[in-house]
Amino acid sequence: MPQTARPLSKKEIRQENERVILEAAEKVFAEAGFGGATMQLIADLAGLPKANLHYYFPTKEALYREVVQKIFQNWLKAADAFDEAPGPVEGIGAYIDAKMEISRQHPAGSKVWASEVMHRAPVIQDYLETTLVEWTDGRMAVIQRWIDEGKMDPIDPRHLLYMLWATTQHYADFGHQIETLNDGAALSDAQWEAAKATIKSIILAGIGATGRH
Amino acid sequence: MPQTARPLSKKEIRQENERVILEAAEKVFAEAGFGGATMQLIADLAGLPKANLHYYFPTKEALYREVVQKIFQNWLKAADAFDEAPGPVEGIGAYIDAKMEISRQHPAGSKVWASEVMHRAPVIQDYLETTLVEWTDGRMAVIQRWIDEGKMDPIDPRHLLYMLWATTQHYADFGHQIETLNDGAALSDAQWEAAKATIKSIILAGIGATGRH
DNA sequence: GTCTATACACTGATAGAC
DNA sequence: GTCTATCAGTGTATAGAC
Repeated sequence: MPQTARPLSKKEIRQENERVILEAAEKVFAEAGFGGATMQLIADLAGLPKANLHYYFPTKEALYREVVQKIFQNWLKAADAFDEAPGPVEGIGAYIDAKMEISRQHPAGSKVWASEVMHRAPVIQDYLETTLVEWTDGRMAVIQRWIDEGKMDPIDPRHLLYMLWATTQHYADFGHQIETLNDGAALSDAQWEAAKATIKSIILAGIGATGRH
Repeated sequence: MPQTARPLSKKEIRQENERVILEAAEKVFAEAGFGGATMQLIADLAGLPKANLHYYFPTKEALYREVVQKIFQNWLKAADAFDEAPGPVEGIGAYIDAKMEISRQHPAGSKVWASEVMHRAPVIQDYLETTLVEWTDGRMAVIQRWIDEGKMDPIDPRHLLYMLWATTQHYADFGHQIETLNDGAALSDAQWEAAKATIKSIILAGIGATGRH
């Protein structure tokens, strides 16, 4: 066996192992919930002995907290499309596409987030009260501006945002139910496109932001 | 202390205790998840010793199964409004009202259902494959009929249904997030009405079922 | 039908050799 | 940095007196 690769430094070993553990933890927390997840399951999926997890993350809760924080960062990035858009058709349309893509690519993360919020956010309540509040206020202001400019009907911006979150995340959080109703098969490319198109069509027409009627 | 009331029969004791236990279990399962819930927590909330729970329900899983089944029955009843309606404005409008009312009155049940589905429905997969499939097919047929009769635009009925579920259940499942974004307070009567009105306005206009434009 | 005491399994976390 | 062995705590479930 040729020894071409340089042996990893301790720092690289740590980074790689932390990555592997976080990836496994996200899946296990998503499938079993915080209470149902065990360090043993995470260790098995990561291919490491259980004790090593405690070497990299002191407690189960610390590991969970890292997982949730990473997911929250991804959430916020999806909103970039929102701000630079000239109007709701482009802005909300791009936001729906971005959130649907996250639901498709990272369903586990979405489930962990949903579970955390459903259990009254014991770990990330501070994020909800600071970052999420600011983010929501900012996006509501953008929507209100579009309304004032006559680019869409006077819809309550807050409930419109909730509708966007609910609809897009549903495809991740309730993915199993959707698969069951699709004869047990995951949605195809075409079906994902149909979902995106239907959502955008209903919402954009529903807020009077398109000339469909 | 006057002994006016007749002592309860054994049958009545059983019925009453089962009711109290199921009510407590729904709350605890909703707040902690199946894995995070303990029989001790349920017993304390029900005001009974832990051992009594095992007398009425043999295992934790059997108790959980009862809880989920009861919730599913409630889900289905909300759809009655759907079938008897002459068109989408009445049918979908009433369905949104009914589902929002469930989210408000029984948020714990909604969370238990969401949690069960997120974890790949280990307990009620058979219900998904039979009852839910039939229910969904029936409702899709109703929507398709409305489309054929020209009462609404040709929207993909399946994704419209998912949108209705997602949007209405969001107010229960993510109620904690919504409260946090409402300065920590539960939604008032007026805010619930605003939510219902916004959702109905967007969706009914979005499917071309109202003359708002 | 009720309740105390307890058996038995499992989990998170740690100690200590390598 | 890795891994085996193990501890202390907790959970479900049951036995048996009342």
